[in-house]
Amino acid sequence: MSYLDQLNDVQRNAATHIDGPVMVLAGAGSGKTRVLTYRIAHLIDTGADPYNILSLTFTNKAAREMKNRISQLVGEGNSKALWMGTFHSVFAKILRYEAEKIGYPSNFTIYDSDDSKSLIRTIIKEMNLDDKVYKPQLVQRRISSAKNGLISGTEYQNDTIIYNDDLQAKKPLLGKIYGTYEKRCFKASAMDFDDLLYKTNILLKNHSDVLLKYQDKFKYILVDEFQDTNFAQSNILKMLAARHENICVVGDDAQSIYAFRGANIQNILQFKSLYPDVAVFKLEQNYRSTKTIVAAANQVIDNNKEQLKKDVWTANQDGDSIKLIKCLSESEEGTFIASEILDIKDNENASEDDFAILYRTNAQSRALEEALRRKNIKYRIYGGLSFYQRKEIKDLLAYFKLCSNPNDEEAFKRVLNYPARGIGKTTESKIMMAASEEGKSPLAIVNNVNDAHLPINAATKNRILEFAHLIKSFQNLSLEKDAYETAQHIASATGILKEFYSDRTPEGISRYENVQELLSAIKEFTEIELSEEEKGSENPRSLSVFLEEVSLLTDTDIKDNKDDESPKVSMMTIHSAKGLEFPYVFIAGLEEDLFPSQLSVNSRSDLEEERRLFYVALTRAEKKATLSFAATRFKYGNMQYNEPSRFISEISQDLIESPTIQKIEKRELISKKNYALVNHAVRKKLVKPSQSAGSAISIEEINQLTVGTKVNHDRFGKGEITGLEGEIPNRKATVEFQNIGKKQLLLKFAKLQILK
DNA sequence: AGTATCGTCGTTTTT
DNA sequence: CGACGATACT
Repeated sequence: MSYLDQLNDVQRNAATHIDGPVMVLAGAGSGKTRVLTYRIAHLIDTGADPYNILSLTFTNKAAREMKNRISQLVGEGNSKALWMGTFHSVFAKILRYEAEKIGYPSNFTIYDSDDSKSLIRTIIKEMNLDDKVYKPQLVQRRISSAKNGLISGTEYQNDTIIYNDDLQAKKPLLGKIYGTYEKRCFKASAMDFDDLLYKTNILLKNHSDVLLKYQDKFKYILVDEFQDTNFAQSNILKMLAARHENICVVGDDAQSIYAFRGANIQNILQFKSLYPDVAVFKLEQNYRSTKTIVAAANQVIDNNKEQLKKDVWTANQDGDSIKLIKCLSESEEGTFIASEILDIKDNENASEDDFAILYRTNAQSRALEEALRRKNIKYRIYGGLSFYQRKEIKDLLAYFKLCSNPNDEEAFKRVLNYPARGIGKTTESKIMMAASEEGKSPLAIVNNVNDAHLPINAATKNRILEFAHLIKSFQNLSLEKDAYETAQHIASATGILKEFYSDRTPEGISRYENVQELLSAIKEFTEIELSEEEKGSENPRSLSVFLEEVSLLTDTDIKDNKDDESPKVSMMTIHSAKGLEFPYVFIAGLEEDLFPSQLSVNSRSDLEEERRLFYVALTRAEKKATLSFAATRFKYGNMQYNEPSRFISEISQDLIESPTIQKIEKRELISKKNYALVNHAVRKKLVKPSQSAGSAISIEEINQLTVGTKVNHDRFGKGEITGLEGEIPNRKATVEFQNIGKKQLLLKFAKLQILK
């Protein structure tokens, strides 16, 4: 078969070893997606029914791309029958189908993390707890990790170890909050993201008939990015695969960067003990990067203790050295990166699309953006606020959700007084109180506001009735009409469209555009051809069905703005760069306390995760990686002085090229103030000397220098000081070098060593 | 009920 | 610094 010839030996063996458990350890850029897609194609070619194949990814984008590639190999008819999607979307689909088994309606809504945080906030308030002690975000994290660890609210409350932990943290009521949160979600017929995995576990564990059904259905299971699975996910896999044990997991422990979110690296490290007869394949040939980049990445990751040893190598060219740029400030870092981009673009005939600037935190993007704007370089920022998290979108979606699930409490609260219709906070809390007392949904209270004996005046009651009628009319419409008609009607009948249309401020215009974009996405949805399955159902293009599809989409799933397809530099956090590759990659902000993050330096495992993150960043680069750090940076409005990241010194010097001193002295934007700041930075280094090789000499050492002192310089070699002038921090030395003659050096930058 | 000002907080985030 | 939520006004 021709397509198998496109694989190397290991890849082919991994793709064609069909029976029994398989683990593919795939180094960065080693073609793991290729193996997965060809494996699926091969399965189908050798007689497997696509309907029996389950392939799980972590992003919708990855699933879509893989599906496309497979349909090119085996035809669209075959690829359509595959179950291919994210963990969350596949199990949401199963949960909708089996919902009643666990007491949920099949039209349950999915709470995103804002929704669930808001519910947690309400609960904390209702319990009269101090939200300084019970910070909603912390509570949310706690609940999330409990669910990921498959611990229910009741189990949490009955577990003495957990309780003592919480007691010691002076938060004994966390379990109570979790329990209440669980009940409230259930009452609202809502599941949060974690529930999609948690409830699937419950479903499969408590209903052996259901488990058997899916075990038989999914004869072949494939999992991408296995290193990022958490306990809830690996447990589902374990249950589903128990019957046929045809499970193939692909991953790279060196690229596990989501442990902070519950991903458990042990899943991949201990896969072998779970399936003793597993066939392990190591993909070690990198097809993406130069030898230099591969070598540097290997050196870095070698510092991690906890890893499965791999020997990643490449047949590619040596390529350029890794460039290291030392900057005075974040703005200078931006400027330098911008001019470097222009340089490379001219010299190597590259387009903006070939560049990526990666950083540890989103906050770093601002200074970089400004620099690119100043030099008129087009860029695109990934991440930040996602489309579906925007207020205007969430507001409109809340109307949709309320139509499809009248129990949805968060959606109700969102739309009750939006757009403003004179139903304020006080009235809202009266309604919510009544709902919880009578055990009804808030919408049910509103529908019968005349019967409920609420202390609400007549005028407000009328406004509430009007609201109730409005929602009722939307609900009726959504049953008959398709999603687009319903949505269009809701957007205009509520006045939301008009409100944004008449707002001519830039924000208003952008909101209007966003709403239009949502509407056109809905239009697109209604125009998708019906599948066989859907032809039987009542209103297959209803708003409810749209919601089911959309609630698990994220920003990267939305197509780019079609109006502007000009090439752009990509800017994003390293986390969101996983799985991507670019010819030229800049990694900015390589400073201690930023990368590695300050919160990681006290634990070895956290630090190792940061290192893996750096490994991911480096291995995104095909041709050239450029690292930079800034000696000073604004943090929370204060100037901070930084030492270079320890990760820089983990790359051997012969792979790194630092800019020449002359180039540094020619730099733009160096003010006297900046010099003073660097002086501080140098002083700080004195207290805690940096291990990084090739750093400038300390002030103490500068003071020791006299005419006649013998020195060594990284690039210029050995020499003798013949003159000294200027005061610290701008003290300069004239050095007579043996090979190249006289040079003037600014001592705070010069990488001099004093020779005895 | 809607707005102005104050205070607090601050990693990463495929879903 | 700057986003967002809570509180205090009008």
